[in-house]
Amino acid sequence: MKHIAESTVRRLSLYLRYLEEFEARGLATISSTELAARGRTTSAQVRKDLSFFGSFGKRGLGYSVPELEKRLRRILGLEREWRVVIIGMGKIGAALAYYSGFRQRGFRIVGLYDDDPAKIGRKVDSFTIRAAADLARDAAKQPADIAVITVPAGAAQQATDAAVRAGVRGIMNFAPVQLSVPAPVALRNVNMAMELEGLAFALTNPG
Amino acid sequence: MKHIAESTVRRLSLYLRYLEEFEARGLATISSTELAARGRTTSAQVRKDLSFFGSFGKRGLGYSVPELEKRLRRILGLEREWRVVIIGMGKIGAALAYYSGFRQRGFRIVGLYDDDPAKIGRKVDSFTIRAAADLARDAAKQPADIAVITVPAGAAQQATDAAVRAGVRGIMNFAPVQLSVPAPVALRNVNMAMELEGLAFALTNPG
DNA sequence: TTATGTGAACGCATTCACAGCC
DNA sequence: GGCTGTGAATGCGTTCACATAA
Repeated sequence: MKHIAESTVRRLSLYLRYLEEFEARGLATISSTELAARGRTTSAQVRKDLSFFGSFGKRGLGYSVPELEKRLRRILGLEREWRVVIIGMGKIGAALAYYSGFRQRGFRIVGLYDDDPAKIGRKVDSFTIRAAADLARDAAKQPADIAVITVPAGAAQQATDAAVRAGVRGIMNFAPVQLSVPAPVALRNVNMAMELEGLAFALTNPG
Repeated sequence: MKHIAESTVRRLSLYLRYLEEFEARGLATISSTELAARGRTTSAQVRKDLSFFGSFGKRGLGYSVPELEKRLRRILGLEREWRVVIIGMGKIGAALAYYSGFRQRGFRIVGLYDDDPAKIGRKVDSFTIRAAADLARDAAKQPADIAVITVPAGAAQQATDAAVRAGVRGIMNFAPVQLSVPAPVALRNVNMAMELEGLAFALTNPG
């Protein structure tokens, strides 16, 4: 398949949310114009985004809400369940473990890890925190697909390496460091301080 | 000033981090090539990013590490302190309240708010949680610059409106909804579930 | 020589505009 | 007539390449 821009993928996620809203409101059909209005974009953008993956609409009519939803789920890979582990049970890791938004989208947390002896064995939302060293052993039965890294910066690469060795194929990194992963592993970074800096820039340089 | 791309601002934040590293290592001078190597980009990109704001280097030599640091801090608006409130003291809000990465960059938390009576009055990291309704009163003395919104989706617009009325000029939104804010207010969204969906897409559609 | 700063070239994402189909 | 799907045009961010300065 042709390369798809990250911005396109983000919008597809949004479209899916809007479709769920429209479905909840009982709408059977939606036009690219209506979908665009909901998401502050343009109808041409919506149609172009979808056109990368096929022709899902009916000319003169629009898109079937449930069908387009199904298509987007398939495109985004949300028809299956994704097994997620969180490594690092500090405040942020624990907060993510409780976050219901993940489960709602088919991301199932299957393990929580930390190397702090004071935390190992404690329970977080029905899970017992285990040592990061146990990751490989736990994965032997059925590996996780995605690891969320919420350890301190200094431990992030090591945690990542352990996750990759355990068979994880995607890394979501909250540590403020640039991780290196082998080529086939997908990596995404979330850096809250940098987001705030972006705001600071916008406020300092208005317009 | 000409409009600066968001991608450029992100890279400037990264450059600043790298410069701090280089300074800690005692380097006095750095070339665009070295800075680029540190951040997986190109020297031309580094020079172009900086050129939007002036000429900070010496031809044949490179950039003075401390001077470029200072310039970047000024550009990003990090020479001043930013007053931040967090609205929503659930797990994620509380985790952010403890997050040291903010303070390190000059973002000072000046208030924590929630509307849950069970939470109001409780302490989080030296702050007493106050009712969101108190926001305007607290701001009367000295308003906050930035509000971090970590309330549930259904309450996010209301919390945002209260923050804007209280004089906040930047909103960092963690709720999975699209907020509307008056034009001069800067808005950034962080949506963890969407980040995971991006990973799911990458794993489903490799290459 | 070495490395910056920048106009020009390039490539990619967005927008336009209309042919095609319902 | 209405709305999709898509080549073509546009705009914008990145890369190139070189004049310029230390």
